[in-house]
Amino acid sequence: MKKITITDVAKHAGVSKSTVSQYLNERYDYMGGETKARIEAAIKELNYSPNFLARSLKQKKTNTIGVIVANILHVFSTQIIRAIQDYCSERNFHVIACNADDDPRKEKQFIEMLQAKQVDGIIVFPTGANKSLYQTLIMTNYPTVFIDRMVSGVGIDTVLLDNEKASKLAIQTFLMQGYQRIAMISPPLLPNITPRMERTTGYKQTITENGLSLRPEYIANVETTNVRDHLRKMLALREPPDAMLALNDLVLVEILHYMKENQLQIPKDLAIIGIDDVTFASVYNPALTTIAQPAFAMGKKAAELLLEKISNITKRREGIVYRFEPKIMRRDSV
Amino acid sequence: MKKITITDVAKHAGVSKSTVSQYLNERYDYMGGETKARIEAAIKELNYSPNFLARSLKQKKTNTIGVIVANILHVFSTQIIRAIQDYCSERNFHVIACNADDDPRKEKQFIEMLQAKQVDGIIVFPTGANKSLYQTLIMTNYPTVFIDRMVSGVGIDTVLLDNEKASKLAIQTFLMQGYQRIAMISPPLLPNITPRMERTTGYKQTITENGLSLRPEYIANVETTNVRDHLRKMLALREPPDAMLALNDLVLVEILHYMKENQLQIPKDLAIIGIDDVTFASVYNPALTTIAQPAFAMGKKAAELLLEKISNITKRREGIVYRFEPKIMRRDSV
DNA sequence: CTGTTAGCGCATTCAG
DNA sequence: CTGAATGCGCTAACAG
Repeated sequence: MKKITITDVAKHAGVSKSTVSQYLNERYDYMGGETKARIEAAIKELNYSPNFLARSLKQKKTNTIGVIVANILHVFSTQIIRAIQDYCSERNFHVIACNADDDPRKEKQFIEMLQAKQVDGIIVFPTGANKSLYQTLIMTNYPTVFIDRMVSGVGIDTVLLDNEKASKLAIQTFLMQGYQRIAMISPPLLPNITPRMERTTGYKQTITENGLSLRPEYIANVETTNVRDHLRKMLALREPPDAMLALNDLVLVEILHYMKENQLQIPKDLAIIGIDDVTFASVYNPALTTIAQPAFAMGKKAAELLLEKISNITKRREGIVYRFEPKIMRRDSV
Repeated sequence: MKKITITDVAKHAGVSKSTVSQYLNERYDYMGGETKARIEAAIKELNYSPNFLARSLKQKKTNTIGVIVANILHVFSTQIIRAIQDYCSERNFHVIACNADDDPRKEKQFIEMLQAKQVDGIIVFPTGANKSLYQTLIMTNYPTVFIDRMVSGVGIDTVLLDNEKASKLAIQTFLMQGYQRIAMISPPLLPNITPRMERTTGYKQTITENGLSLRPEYIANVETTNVRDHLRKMLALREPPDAMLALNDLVLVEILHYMKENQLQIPKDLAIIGIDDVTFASVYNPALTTIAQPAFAMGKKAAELLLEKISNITKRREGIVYRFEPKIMRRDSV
């Protein structure tokens, strides 16, 4: 079955290609009503649908955006993708999602690939390690918005959580409940992955602000696979922590595993708050107190910004940072 | 900053476009080593990258596939998407994921949209309600593979779980542990959504095969929002069930909610098995026994089939059904 | 070994 | 109101 083109339709309707083209683009200003009907009929009869590729090539617009997440394993990433997809879908944009796996090389490849595909813009969770590439994006005025992670010195609009506040909310909650020996476990601290840095800062700040002393032994930065080990060590201290902040969902799950394996009670043996509102938080036993990121709102905002950049050829000032407020979901783990 | 094209490169290198094109396609069979170097230099200097769109238009191949899931809310859908993406990514294919939201109209729109975009093929969780569209796909020999749901009378390759076996495994497990009053809760039974039908069949069959009588009051087909209500009714029966099969992840979560709200013990008050291996199954208290679908293998298989169809122009016989074995994850909820 | 010539399917002037 | 001509960026014969 041969693919039918605009030429076929034109022939079938007895008009010229350009007339059909005008019809397709709804510019029937001066088109004969009868002509219109004939074209309509021909299209239906031939079951014709225009080739977006050809159109895109000509119009230099693909109605597609790319999103590159740093690590798809986080709930947050998947929530963001969904939000973006929903928003774009309503506006007739398609999205191609890519997972950079926290690898700057992959990130670079994806960005280049997406550009080669002529996507109209990209939303990225930047690894932070491709500064010169980011510079090129901004120099060429390529519609881009960053999300989740802050890249300093590159003026690209960025949608972020107020990460310090996230930690602050958690610590304050612990304090209000009388916990004083508050620890935190984070994935490894890398300068480019700003959420962890900021959350750690928030933790430290809130601890000291409240007149508690900062104990280095209460802070762990470890790979997910080593979380349980470190937790064991912490709990074996002479003064073990009585409360624990899990810096993200993956860490939280590991902590829960450890608690379960060792038949420890939450919050009796250890109170827990996790940043990221995991799906099972409210059904868990006990229900988990979490700090939720407004992922849907953030994804929507990023998409909004991007589509706006895409349609407004006029370059507005860039580099604005949008901070979103975390929200504490009080449940029973503290 | 003007987009630079192959023409610019050719000019810059002092050769013709076609020579550059040949270089790009690695057909330097008889190309002068010096020419090659000049082109290479020009490309680097101009920071040129080819426009995939134009190439695709000419080659009638976009290196992109579409996947349409029926309902993105199920873990299974997201797992499948990931598996497909991973597989395709390695083979330089991109994937555009769409969520039909269980709406046949959306499904139709997406299929048409993706075809207009000239994607090389599609993988779909069929709603089942667009038979004539499916027929067209097969008639036009458009690379397509179905997954999760069976559509009868349409000869398209399909990747499925052995759903009857899934229920069977669950029921047998209950029986082995001495449970006799085994109920099940399913989302509404719709003829097109075959997994539910098959799982229900599996349930009924296994119950009767084991000499138990089928009690209609132990079978509920309800919207997610009504699961808790129905569960309440079941547990208020004179002979309430002592074991419960949750037909999918969404139902399972509702059941867990109810148990928690009413401070009921699992498995003491009600033993539970869920189909779909939710992420938190092993950390839950108690750890949840589930029937896992080999989502990764299934997604990979679907992608394999599709890419094979795409490369083999030769149409092989179609309509093969690939059944995958569910696996019981024995934990502590039964 | 390299350049010329045609399109791919569509949109856009610009004359009729 | 309509059609012929042109080009988007690239590939693919086919001659030189």
